[in-house]
Amino acid sequence: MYLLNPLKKKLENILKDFKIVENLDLKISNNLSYDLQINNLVKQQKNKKIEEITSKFIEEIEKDLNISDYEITKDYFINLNLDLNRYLDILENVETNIKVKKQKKIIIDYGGPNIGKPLHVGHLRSLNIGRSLYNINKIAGNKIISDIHLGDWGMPVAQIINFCENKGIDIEKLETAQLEEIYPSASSLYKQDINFQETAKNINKKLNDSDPEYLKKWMSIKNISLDSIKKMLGTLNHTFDLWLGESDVNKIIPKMLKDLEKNKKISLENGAYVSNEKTDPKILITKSDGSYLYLTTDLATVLNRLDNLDFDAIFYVVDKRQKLHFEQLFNSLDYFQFEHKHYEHVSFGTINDRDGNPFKTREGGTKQLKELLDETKNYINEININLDFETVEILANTVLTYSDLITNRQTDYKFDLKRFTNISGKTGIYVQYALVRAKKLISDSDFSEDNDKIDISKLDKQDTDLLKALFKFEILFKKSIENNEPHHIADYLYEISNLFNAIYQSENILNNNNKIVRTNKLTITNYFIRYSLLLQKCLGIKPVSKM
RNA sequence: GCUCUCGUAGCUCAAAUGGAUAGAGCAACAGACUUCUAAUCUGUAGGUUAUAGGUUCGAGUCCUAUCGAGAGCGCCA
Repeated sequence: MYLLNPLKKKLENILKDFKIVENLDLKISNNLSYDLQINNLVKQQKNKKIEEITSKFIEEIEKDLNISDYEITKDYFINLNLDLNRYLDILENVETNIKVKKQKKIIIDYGGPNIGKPLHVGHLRSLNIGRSLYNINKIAGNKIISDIHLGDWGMPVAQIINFCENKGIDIEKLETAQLEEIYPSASSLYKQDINFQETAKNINKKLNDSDPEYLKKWMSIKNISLDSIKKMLGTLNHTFDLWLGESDVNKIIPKMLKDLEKNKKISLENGAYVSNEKTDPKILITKSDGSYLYLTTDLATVLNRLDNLDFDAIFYVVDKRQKLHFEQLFNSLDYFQFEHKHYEHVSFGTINDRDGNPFKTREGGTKQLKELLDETKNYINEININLDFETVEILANTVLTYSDLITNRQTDYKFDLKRFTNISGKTGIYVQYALVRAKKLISDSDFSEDNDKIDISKLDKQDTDLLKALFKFEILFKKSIENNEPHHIADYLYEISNLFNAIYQSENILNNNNKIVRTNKLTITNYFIRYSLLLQKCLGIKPVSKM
C-alpha cells in the first residue's frame, strides 16, 4: 500500500534484525473497528524476543503520522486505523499510485474464435476476462498486446471446404448465414463418414503444404467469416491489437520441426513426430500424415512471437478443460529450450444454463452469443420501456460482462438472465444505476472540484464508510492484477456503489442547509464517480449517462 | 482404468494464498417513498465449511481416507 510503504519497509527491517525474513503481512482488518491488520507477529508468539520485537514495532507505528490509532491483541495481532486527513490526499492521486514499479510487456492470447462458426456462449468468458486483464494491466502501466489468435486452420476449415466441394457449393459466393449452417453439418458428417474423413484430411494436408488452390478457398471462407466475427465483436465492444491466427505460422512450422529433429528433441513414430521428453502421456507434435495439430501451431506461434514481438509474458485466456494442452505446451517450450518467458494459462470454468447444464439452444445446438445478447436486451426493455436503443445496448453489454466477471474465473457458473438483470443485488444494472444517480446529483449542484474540500469534523459514519472503502482500491486492484482475477474488482465496485446509495438514500443532499455537510457529501459523491468510472474501465464496462 | 478439479447459508457466489467471531447477493420476514432517478435504503433470520482422521499456537484453505459431482486422457481445436 502506497501510503504505508515507508512503515512497511521499517517494520520489515525490524523483522530482519531478528532474523525473520518475510514480507510484511498487511491486510484489510477482520476487526470492524480497524482499517488494517498486520499478522507477522502472531506466529512469533513462541519467540523469546517477541516483547522486544513488539516494542520496536510500536515505536515505529507511533511515529507514523498516517496511523491515527492502533491496538495489539494478546495474540499479537496488530490493528491499525488510518488518519483520514492523510489519506484524502492519497485518494486524489489513485491513478498514479497504482502504477507498477517495473513495467512488464504482456501478450494476451484469447485462444480465439474459430472461423466458420458464429461466436457462441463459450467465447464470452475469454473475451470478458481477457479485456478486463488488458484494461487492468494498461491502467497499471504495463505494456500490453492483445492477440485474438483466431482458430483459422486445421480440420474445421478442411471439413467446411470438403463439404462445399461435395455439395457443389460455390465457396466464393458463400453468405455468412449459409457458412454458419455448414460447419455443424460438415462436422457431424466427418464423425460418421469414413470417406468424408479421408478427403477432409487430405485437404487439411494440402493446406499445410500451401496448395494454392485450397489456400484460395480457405482465404475466401476466412474473409466471409471474419467479417461477421468482427461485427459481432464490435457490438460487444471488443477490439484487438493483433488479429493473427493459426494460419499465420504455417510457413515457419517445417523449419521448426526440422530444427527440433536435428536437436534430437522430437522423433518420428509411425509417421508422426513425438516429443522425446519422457512424459505420460507422450506429447504428440504432428499427426502421422505429417499434418499439424493444435500443439504444432501453438508452439510455432510462440516462436513467431519471440521473433517479432518484445514481451515478458504470455497469458492464455482459455477454458480450463484445455489444461493438459497447456501443460504440454509449456513443458515442451521448456524442453525444446525456447527462450524462457513467463507463460501462463489463465484458465476459466464453463458457463452453464440456470439448471447447471451446458448452455444450449432450445433445439439442442450451441447457444450463439448474438441470441444471448438479444434476449438480454429484450429483458431490459421489459423492465424499462422508456430506454433508448443505445442505453439498452450498453446495459445489455454491462449485464453480460459484469455477471461474467463477478464470479471467480475458475468457477463453473450458472447464467441466469433473470438474476443477472435483477434491479437490486450484485448486478451490472445496479452499479450503473448508482453511477447515474451520482452524476445527476453533481450536475444538478453547484459543486466545483477545484474549490470544494472535505471537512473531516463534519463527516458522519456513512461518509467515512465510503471514504474508507475507496481507500481499499489499491489493495483490490493489486490482488486482481497479481492473480489475474477481475472478480475482486467487480465485487468491490458493488461494495462502493452500495455505500454510495446508502448515503444518497438517507437524506436529501442538495436541500441540506448546512453548507459544510452538503459540500462534504458532494465531494464524496465526486470521489465515488471517479472510482466507479475507473473500476468500470477495469472491467470493460461502458458507463451509461441515463437510465 | 489413469489423471486433475470441485463440495461453504434454502439458492447463486466470496473468503487477500495458513490468521481473530467464515462474508456478500438473491429469496424470506419487518420497516422507510408529496424522492437530488425507490431500478433505492434500513433491519431480522439463516453455518458442525460433504464426512472421518491428521499436521500446529491457529485449517474452508495443507496431508490421508471415504462419499458425492464434474472435467481431461497421442493423431479435434
